[in-house]
Amino acid sequence: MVVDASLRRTLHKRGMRMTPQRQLVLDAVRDLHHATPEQICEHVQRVAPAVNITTVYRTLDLLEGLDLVRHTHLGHGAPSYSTHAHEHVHLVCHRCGDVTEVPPAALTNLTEQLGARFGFVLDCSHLALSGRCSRCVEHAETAAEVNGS
Amino acid sequence: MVVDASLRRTLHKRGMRMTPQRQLVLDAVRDLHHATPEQICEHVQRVAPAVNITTVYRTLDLLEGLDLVRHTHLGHGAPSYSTHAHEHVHLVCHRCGDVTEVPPAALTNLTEQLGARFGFVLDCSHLALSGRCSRCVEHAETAAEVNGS
DNA sequence: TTAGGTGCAAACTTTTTGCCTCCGA
DNA sequence: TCGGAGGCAAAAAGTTTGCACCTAA
Repeated sequence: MVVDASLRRTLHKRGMRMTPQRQLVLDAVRDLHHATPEQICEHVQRVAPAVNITTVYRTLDLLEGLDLVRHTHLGHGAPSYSTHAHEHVHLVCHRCGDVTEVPPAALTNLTEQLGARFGFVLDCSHLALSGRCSRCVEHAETAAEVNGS
Repeated sequence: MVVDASLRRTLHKRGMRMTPQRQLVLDAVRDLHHATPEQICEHVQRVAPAVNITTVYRTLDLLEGLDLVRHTHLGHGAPSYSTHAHEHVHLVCHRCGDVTEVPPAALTNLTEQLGARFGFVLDCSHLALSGRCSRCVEHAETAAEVNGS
């Protein structure tokens, strides 16, 4: 997807090789928007059935090292990979596991503070915030008294 | 730790039984501050060597359902369990996996916004924010041009 | 007494490693 | 050509399940 030559250059710059698998995995991450390694593998295998899940893991590691993709742990299970292009914040409910996507605009304040005070560059493009969704808040009252005592 | 009777009451209220294992696991989570199931198990086994890792998993699930503990995925590996009492925000570096703890004060703005606009109750007591730590920011420049093109 | 809870072993899922072959530069 | 990369199989890490026995209520 447009960037083929760029991936090749980036790899060569570090003495690494361009391979069809690496392009396919990168394309899959771009196409799928936060997908698990297994989903990425399935997607790649539609075009190249011989590609192994091991290669997908190794390539995702590599691409993450090159800062071309990243991963976030949304719910319990497998991590979720995406590119910088896919911008939003995830609100993950502790209790029911529900994930809501919201625009990253609300974070500009926080980003500035963390940068100024800790030198930490917050990744607003793919952030997971944990808490409790509106539905589950209503169920929380019963247990609250235990913590309060 | 003080709350023994409270745990028993909470369990009985739901037709569940109080057991030494449940108290030990809850105490371990309180003592250890964000520990993995395996670490919790080891801690419990110092006092009660026969307690099985299976029981730890089952009990953590149970206690989370009772809203007495919670878990967060910090880095790659195992989840990290803690209680509400342990208040801080984790800054997790995407690149090197480093985790910095900062006070949750910076989040008051964000908490209000998310509550007002989405009904989402952000859990400030044990939040993981992903991004890049100050050291790794310096290494990022080399790859940046690829994304920019 | 008796149903819920535990321990143990085995299965399962997800990820990593070793090793040999293959192929990109 | 030749060392990095991929495929395959096995191992490791993390978690869940089945079942018989035990114990809190």
